[in-house]
Amino acid sequence: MIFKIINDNQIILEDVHDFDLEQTFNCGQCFRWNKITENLFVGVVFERVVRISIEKNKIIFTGRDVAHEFDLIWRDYFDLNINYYKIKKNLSLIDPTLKIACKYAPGIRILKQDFWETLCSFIISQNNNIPRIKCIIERLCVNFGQEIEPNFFSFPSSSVIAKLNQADLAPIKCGFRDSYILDAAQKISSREICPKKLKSEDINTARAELMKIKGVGPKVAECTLLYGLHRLEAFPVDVWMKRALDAFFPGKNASYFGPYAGIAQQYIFHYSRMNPTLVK
DNA sequence: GACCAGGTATTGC
DNA sequence: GCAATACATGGT
Repeated sequence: MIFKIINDNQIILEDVHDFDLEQTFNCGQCFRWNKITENLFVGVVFERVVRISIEKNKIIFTGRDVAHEFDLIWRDYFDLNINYYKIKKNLSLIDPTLKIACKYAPGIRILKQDFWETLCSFIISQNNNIPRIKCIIERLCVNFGQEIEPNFFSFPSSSVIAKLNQADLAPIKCGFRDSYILDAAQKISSREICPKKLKSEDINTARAELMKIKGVGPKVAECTLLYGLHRLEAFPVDVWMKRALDAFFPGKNASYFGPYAGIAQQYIFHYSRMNPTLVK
């Protein structure tokens, strides 16, 4: 990967392998990236607005201080320090269908997202569909986040949400999930649950810790571990993964997919969701 | 109107 | 323990 600084607010990446923006943003792991035109995505991440455009083999980042913050934030956020080529090669040896799933969207990378935002977003995701999840999260940000650029709002902190009640949350129309969001915000802002601890703890302990939050079951806990704490062994199983396991990997579970089960899950989840007739 | 959506808490056996 | 059911909301 080559990275060229144009000015404080713009950089260009060239020769990046195993990385596709569309696949990474649309594989169901994040909710605050939007496709503006065929070659342009805009996202709000860590209280920053970032625009990413694609020209041939170049990826152009535009946003306040991206040049200085590339090593500090973006390299990590997009997981560019890990060799996905090697990981996919190893995953492909495990199972032929997994190999097909890897080839279907070879540019997926697991984003290292903010812990609280991930937890809250996946609480909202339960018994819900992706377009509506995005709408609810957007309303949450517009109502309670900071306007960091005209019409772009940051994700509100857990301490801001912890001070609200159910009536305050009514405008975001999240339904029965309101009390879950409040309980999560309270437990995170009070440090009763600490992301640093969850990151280093044994994964079973970390999962149990997360499930103390009302509205956090096995699936939301697993998504939080994978996308919010980068625990790559975490293996979320939702309806799509259930279908995929039944259809392609009968009798198998997370351990079959090894230490990078979470990454395997992402290729399988996306492949199944994009090819529903194969698993339904 | 019934059914579904990246599930979970509650209830009934 | 384990299977059924309710849960807000909005789209087919």
